[in-house]
Amino acid sequence: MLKTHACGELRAEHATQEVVLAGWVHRRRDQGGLIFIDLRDRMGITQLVINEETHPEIHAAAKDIRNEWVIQVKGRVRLRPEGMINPNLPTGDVEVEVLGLSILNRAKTPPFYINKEESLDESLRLRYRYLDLRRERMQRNIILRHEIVRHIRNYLSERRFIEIETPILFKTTPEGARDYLVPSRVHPGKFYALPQSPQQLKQLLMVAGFERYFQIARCFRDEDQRGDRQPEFTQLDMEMSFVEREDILDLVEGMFTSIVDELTDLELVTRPFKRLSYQEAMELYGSDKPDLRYDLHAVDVSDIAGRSGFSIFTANVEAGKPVKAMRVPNLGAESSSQLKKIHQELEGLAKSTGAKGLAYMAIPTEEGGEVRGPIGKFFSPELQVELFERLNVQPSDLLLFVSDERQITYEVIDTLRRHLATKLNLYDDKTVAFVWIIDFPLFEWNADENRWDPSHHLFTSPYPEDIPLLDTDPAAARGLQYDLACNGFEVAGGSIRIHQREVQEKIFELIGLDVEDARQKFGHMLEAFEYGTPPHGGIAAGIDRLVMLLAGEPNIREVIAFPKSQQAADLMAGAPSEVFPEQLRELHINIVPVEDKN
RNA sequence: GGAGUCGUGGUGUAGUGGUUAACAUGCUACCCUGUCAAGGUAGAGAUCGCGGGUUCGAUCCCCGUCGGCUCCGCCA
Repeated sequence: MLKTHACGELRAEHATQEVVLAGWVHRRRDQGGLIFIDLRDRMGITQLVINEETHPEIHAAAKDIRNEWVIQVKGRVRLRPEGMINPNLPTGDVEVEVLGLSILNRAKTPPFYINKEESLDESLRLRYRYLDLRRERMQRNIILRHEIVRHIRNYLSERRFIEIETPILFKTTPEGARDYLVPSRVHPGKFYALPQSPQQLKQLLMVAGFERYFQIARCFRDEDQRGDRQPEFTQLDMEMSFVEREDILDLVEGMFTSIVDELTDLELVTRPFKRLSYQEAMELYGSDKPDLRYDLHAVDVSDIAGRSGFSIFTANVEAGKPVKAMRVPNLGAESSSQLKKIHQELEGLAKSTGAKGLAYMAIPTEEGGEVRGPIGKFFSPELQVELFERLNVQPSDLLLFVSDERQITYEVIDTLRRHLATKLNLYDDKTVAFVWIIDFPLFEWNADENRWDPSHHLFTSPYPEDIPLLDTDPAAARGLQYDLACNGFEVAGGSIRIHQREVQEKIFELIGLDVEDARQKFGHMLEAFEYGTPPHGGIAAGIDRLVMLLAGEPNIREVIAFPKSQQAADLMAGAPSEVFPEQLRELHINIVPVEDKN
């Protein structure tokens, strides 16, 4: 090794020891006869001191050193003089008196600061990702990611899980996201597909008798980017045999709880994790991945509003549309002009989400005060009492009312919650809130295709007691499906799978797959299931999203070493790129020019 | 596929239909023996993303284009 110690591990107890350090020059402070260098490696920073009087040759060489040069020093650790201790540095009690210096490599001046946190143009960061990754924030994130993954591997290995790799070159599936395709040289005109997830393979591993499988699996989806979506991402993929839903929820809950407790300084606000049915989540929060770090929620007041004199509400209730109210603490105390502005802002938001309007009432600060807002007068005193009791109204509350098609109502509630939480600073950044969403409907009606679509995937088992509903009322059938949401993001999802052939065939029928189609697309699965399939179920968790949330980052790119830009490009390497005609010929591919827009 | 937004010395920002294009930092040189976001002095560094248009004149206004980002669609 070119060093005996890491920068960052030296402490007072190392004083008088002779050490060899190597790393990057983080910063240089030239005082003339005395040069200080902050030497950085992955573990931290140590101050080097070079004295012209005692070591003139070293001092002369150090004059030329610049930021980000790679150097190695031999030196003696010593306590800093009285009053020179730097309390901001873990190594601040000591410094290294340099007795020998060797320049391992020079460096060009970097295109941006390594030693300073500053907002940066994203394309610059991506272009010079290897430099971006040198920055402390990125090092911290990538190391945290490693620790989380290692923790997961240990946790599951201790519980008799086996890590098994599955192919990256696999078969296209018509369902789900767009596939990334890989042309076959050996089979002209045929393509592999990169897996969107190892879903089928992990179920086959259960058929194979491994009973407990996991994988840190790379997955690929050729869809457009978002802040929490990359074209390739990593899932913790798991599957277990002879389990029930509870077993999987318990396992994952234990794992994630220990990750938060042992690897972060964050506080879990839902311990144990909260559980909501899909229905409850939608009614309360308008979302199947609600952020429960804060308590804002909607209450159905359709019955009360339907008896008011406000014609929009009464007409909507008549038409079967809900009226939902949300109680926002303190905003009701604002001045009338301020209130008007707030309402305008929130109504604008509601309208952009598809609502026609947003009604409000401001609850007085004092007992016996006047309720403000244009719709108050449509509620009789008795009706107001009933309404306020339902909402558990407190002085100075602002009540917001949404009424529209059910789906729009949900979306507006979700939008308002997210907006108000940020605006009013309703949550603590140092907290995480996990919530299980369970009891999803097994199907969603696809009006375009006039058939049922599986809301999770087509191997999801119905509730055993809901199986009869498949014949009578498919919409009411609940799936043994579960999602895990964290701080408003979906971080995991899975289900207990169907292991009975009759049930599987029933599902195929409902989603409009005849036996022939099913054979064509899933023949290998169906065939496998005929050879003794254990009851099984599993879950897949988004590692990138989880790390993003635990690192307190706003974007998934911050926890991926080499992410792609919004247009799915690697700005550093320049991928995707053109290829040589010879390569295309081998793959039996012709490029069709993009049609001119004009 | 669509909407929005950003693009000005290396970096981060300011700015205006006519300017010597400003500030901070970085960079270069020199001074400096207790600094730690060191300090001081001097200096270099910008076809204002690219193309076209309007105009006597465009970094600024308009159109297009490229790139980044955010969002909608999409993401079983």
